[in-house]
Amino acid sequence: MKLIQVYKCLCDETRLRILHLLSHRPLCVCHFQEILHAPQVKISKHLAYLREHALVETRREGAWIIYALPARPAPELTANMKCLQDCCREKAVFTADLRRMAKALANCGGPLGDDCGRPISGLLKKSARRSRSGG
Amino acid sequence: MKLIQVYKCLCDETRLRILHLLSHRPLCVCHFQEILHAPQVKISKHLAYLREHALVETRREGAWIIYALPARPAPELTANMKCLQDCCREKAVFTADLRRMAKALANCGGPLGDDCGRPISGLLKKSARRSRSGG
DNA sequence: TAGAAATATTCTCCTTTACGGATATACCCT
DNA sequence: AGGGTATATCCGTAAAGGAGAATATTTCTA
Repeated sequence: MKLIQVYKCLCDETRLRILHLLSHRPLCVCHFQEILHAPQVKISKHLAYLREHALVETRREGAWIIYALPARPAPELTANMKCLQDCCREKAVFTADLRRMAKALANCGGPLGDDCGRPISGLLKKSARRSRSGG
Repeated sequence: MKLIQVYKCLCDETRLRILHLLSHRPLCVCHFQEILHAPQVKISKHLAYLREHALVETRREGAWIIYALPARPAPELTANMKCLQDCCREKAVFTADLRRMAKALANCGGPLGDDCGRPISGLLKKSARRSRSGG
């Protein structure tokens, strides 16, 4: 993997926030829309960019597409994600994202409940998922 | 300091190589030209970019302008420079740069002899500096 | 003061990138 | 099959970034 392509991916704020979130757990597109308050096309295109450059992997789960960091990440990526986590710890933008992530997962009936081994408390049925579009 | 601006500086190969060199010691423009085999305007503009974003500092020494990492770098910069060094250790491009750096300093009569506390062996008089343009 | 060397800036051209609207595709449910 | 939801892609536009030629600026030296 080229080091440059890692940095190219990190040098946009939206992608930086996406990767920071993914360094904590896999998420699907609708979560990013909600957490980052950004339109679908914007999120989708940045995720495509990250996937083209091999910084994220996808897996389909019914109608949802789940984005995650690579299962076997290159050393450059591992090092930089570690560095990113360290740098983000005190930055308001990123800590707020984490808070919104927890909230989004709690309100969501999507397929991520047991995705990374820890069940989401307050997981709702799919039929109740529409509450998201109202908040 | 904004984390984004660090990554924006790191996402160009020329700047990446410049910063990697500077993580080892201060250098002046003519050294970058020689080490990176790049025209003066290219080096100068990338250095200006880095300075605008506070990733490097300059100091004039006669006709030379010496570039160095900030004396008191932001934590984001420190972390990323450390990460960069780790990532570069095995990459041929960067190790070759270090070799050319040692050679360039040995051939150079510029002001960097005692700049970072370790004298350059083979330091020549200024009057002999022109030998650089021949090799 | 003239000239040479080191470095910076201006100008122009070209590529990449970010954005959002509209639309297409894939999947689920009935 | 048809409708709804999640996601991706196509389009045009605007801005940023990178390259290099020419030129300007600063400094040293004679």
